[in-house]
Amino acid sequence: MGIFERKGGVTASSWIYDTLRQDLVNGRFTAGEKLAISALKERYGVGLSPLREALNRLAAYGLLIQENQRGFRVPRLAREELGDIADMRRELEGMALERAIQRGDAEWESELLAAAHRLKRADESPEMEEEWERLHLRFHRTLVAPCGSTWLLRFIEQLHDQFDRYRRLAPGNPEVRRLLDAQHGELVELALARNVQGARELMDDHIKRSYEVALGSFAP
Amino acid sequence: MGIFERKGGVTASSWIYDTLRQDLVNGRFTAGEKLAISALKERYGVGLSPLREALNRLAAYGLLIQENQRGFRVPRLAREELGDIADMRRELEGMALERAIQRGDAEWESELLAAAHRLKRADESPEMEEEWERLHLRFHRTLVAPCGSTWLLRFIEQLHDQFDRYRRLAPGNPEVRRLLDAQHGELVELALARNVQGARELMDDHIKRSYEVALGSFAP
DNA sequence: TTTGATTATAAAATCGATTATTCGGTCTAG
DNA sequence: CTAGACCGAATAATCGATTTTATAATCAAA
Repeated sequence: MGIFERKGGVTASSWIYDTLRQDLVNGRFTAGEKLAISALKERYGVGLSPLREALNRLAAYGLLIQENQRGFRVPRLAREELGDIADMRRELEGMALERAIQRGDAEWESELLAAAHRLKRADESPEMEEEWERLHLRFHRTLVAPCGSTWLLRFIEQLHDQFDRYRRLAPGNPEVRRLLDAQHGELVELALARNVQGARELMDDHIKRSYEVALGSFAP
Repeated sequence: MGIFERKGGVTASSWIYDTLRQDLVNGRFTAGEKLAISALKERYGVGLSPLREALNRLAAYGLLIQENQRGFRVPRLAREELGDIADMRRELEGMALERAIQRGDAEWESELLAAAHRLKRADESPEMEEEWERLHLRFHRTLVAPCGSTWLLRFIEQLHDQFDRYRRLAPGNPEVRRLLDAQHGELVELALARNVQGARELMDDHIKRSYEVALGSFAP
């Protein structure tokens, strides 16, 4: 097994980090909630040290608020912040998409088509929410992957997590959903046609509409 | 006492985090080095738990590399990455500066003038490197502060730390230094004149030249 | 010599227990 | 009443020791 297993195994710390990250993004904690560390310890069956290390990482990543001497809290949701996140997504993903279109090679085109196809298939089977989310994230990641900037990709990833925290709380809207799904296909077409201008505009619109959906997380 | 002290006191964890962050940015560790945790424990006189929590945070922040089961290492320096960081700084700080100029109020103008003045004074006394660095960071922070996006500010802060890790290793160049110092003053003028276009261009140039200085960290 | 297995050593990760701090209620002086 | 002092329970932070895993050093076989 020489070549494989080059990435270290999962530690308790990395496992609980990944798990908590997902649970936070998927809204399994209520916004503003104060995390009872010993309760988490029970709930996930991990020790204090790996748990605290994970919480520290999540705070540095922006999915938790850390207050010295008084533990960790789930950040509140705020319209203003959602707007900020969506704005930043438009700016950064637009930038990344432009660069990706200019630099993406044939292999990228193939992967993009594949990712879009997998997503489309998942669109059609409304069960398997979880799987759809995975493929959706992967599609958007593939789209900007060859932009050439690791920092840009890192920021985009972070913003996606923040954005999804809102979006996943919002009620679904089948009509808008269909439109957004269609846009995925159009994005691929524009990318393959190397139409920078068109792709950027569409991406901008795509995020704007997603933002309006995500606003639904502030239901009265 | 009531109103003040609203932020929790410093914990061992937060102290060692701040300290390590500075030491990393200031190049007190050699790039690529593997951190011996127990050695750090001795060197800084802290316990394992707070130390590990700080290391986890720094890894999430991007100032350390964490590899499961084999600890933490200081990221290597790479020309390509410095280029990426500088590019991102140009993009994001340009964006932030534009917004700041559009949204900054009279109070901002005052603080900007003050920050620039303090920095200029520090320029003139070449001793006190540390103080200059502090004021320099603060000036750039003030410049973009009212941009209206917390995420943008957050990313910029992160990029500054990354950038400075390179710059502080590079040999100083008094001539370029004087030019860069002069640009600080010009940036203030353009900002106060609400000259978005001019300010963005100057900021772009400012970062480009700083980048060339920072390239000196790759001495033969 | 190499290669691969084997063990000894060092280091990372984790646990269980201890210490320090906050939080909420209660009391007292003004 | 109300602001502040005080106390006890709850919880965050930290320590010291243990367990697990990687690293290196050693040796045997090809």
